[in-house]
Amino acid sequence: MQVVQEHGPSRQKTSRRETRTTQIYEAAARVFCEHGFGQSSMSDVAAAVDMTKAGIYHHIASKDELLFGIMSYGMDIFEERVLDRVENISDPLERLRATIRGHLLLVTRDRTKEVTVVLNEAHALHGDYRTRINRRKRRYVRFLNETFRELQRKRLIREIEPRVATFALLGMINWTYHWYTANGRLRDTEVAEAYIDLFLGGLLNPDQATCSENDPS
Amino acid sequence: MQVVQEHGPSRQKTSRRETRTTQIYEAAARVFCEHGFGQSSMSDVAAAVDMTKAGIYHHIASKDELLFGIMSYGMDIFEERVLDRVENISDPLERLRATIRGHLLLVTRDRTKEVTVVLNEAHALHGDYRTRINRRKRRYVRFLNETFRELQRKRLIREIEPRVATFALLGMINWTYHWYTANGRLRDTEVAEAYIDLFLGGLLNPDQATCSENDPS
DNA sequence: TGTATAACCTACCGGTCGGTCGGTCGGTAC
DNA sequence: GTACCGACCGACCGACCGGTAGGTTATACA
Repeated sequence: MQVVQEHGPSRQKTSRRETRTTQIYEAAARVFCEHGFGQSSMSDVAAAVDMTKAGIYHHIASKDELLFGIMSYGMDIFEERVLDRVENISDPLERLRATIRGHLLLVTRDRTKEVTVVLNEAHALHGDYRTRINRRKRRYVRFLNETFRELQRKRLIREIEPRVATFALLGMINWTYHWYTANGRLRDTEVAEAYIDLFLGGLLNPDQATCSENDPS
Repeated sequence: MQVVQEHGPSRQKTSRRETRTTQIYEAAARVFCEHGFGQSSMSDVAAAVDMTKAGIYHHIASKDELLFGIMSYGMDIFEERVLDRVENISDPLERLRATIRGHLLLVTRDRTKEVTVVLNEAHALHGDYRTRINRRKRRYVRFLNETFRELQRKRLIREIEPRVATFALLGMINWTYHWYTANGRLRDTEVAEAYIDLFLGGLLNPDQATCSENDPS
């Protein structure tokens, strides 16, 4: 008979205290992140928490639910550490800068493999689980879209389809987990500021590019 | 005894003619792309080519080699359709624009799932296979780095760590397979031009940023 | 001291996995 | 005709998968 968990991954916010379940999430996130969800067995996960497979099944209901739990946990972290903190910055430009900074630093700080799993294993979720994670992702997309629309109303940014700007930004930031290593030459804070400058100001030299030689027709 | 293949994925360039093996690559790429490498069985792949599992093992040696074959095939396509064509454009700015355009259109055109597999299943490769694919990827990274360095020497772009610019660009482009759908409102050619403008010129309104008396209240 | 319960274990289950074996079938060269 | 070929298949293998049954231990409280 399966133990009923009073704090399953179905609740909205995971409390951040270090329960055995969150230990399993973190270890499993590391395993899934390194080898992929499909290539990782539950025994691998168990070994990573130094338990037996049956032991971890005392805390989780299935492999799928474990993945969903990790992703919910990752979304919790993202929302509480980034989205909730920037959402009500009134100046839209400063809001955007803070978002880029916060989001990027979350991805580069390597403790939060859960966030990486959210990005990398989206196709492994099915049915209701997938729907629920997508809903939370969409909240962030909508927030970015809305910020770009506001910047556009105030004529602070050029004319651009907000959705294109949103996904360009998400791509820049989310992709960093493919290449950034904490022990390299670059500091993640430097990357954050460089991304802010690049995304807002563009690559071209501002001294040189006073008038764009963009010729239509 | 395994059949020795004279045209295994070990050769540098896959010929583009439609052999049974390339049919398997394309079908398997679709399957892996949709469900992930680890979650797809060889029976799934076989069903997608309308053969039996034993049948496809006549053409490939193992599941791992199949993945490597797909990735090599994907890299072949990328190199012959993008990299080889832009590499010797002498004007570095035009070279960059052509690269963004070519790379993005390759990702959005949905026939080439192999390219997506290269992006998404990198962690599933091991040992020598991984090394060889990474070497080919690195050629592209080096090409972009070098282009940015050249643009910097000619003072056409601002001061920025070339590696940061490279990975920001790769992120923007490669991420599109997560969200772009061909039957949506946006044309991929429009996205390409928007990305070029965004990456080169930045998000900020050039009217606003340079001369503020241009305000059309 | 008794006992309820969460937390874990060993041992095992049915099923599926990647992969193989022996063989069939339609060419085609002589 | 017959000898040989690549392409392909049905049936099967051992290993391992996700998951469970049932027992053991540590702790909490009466």
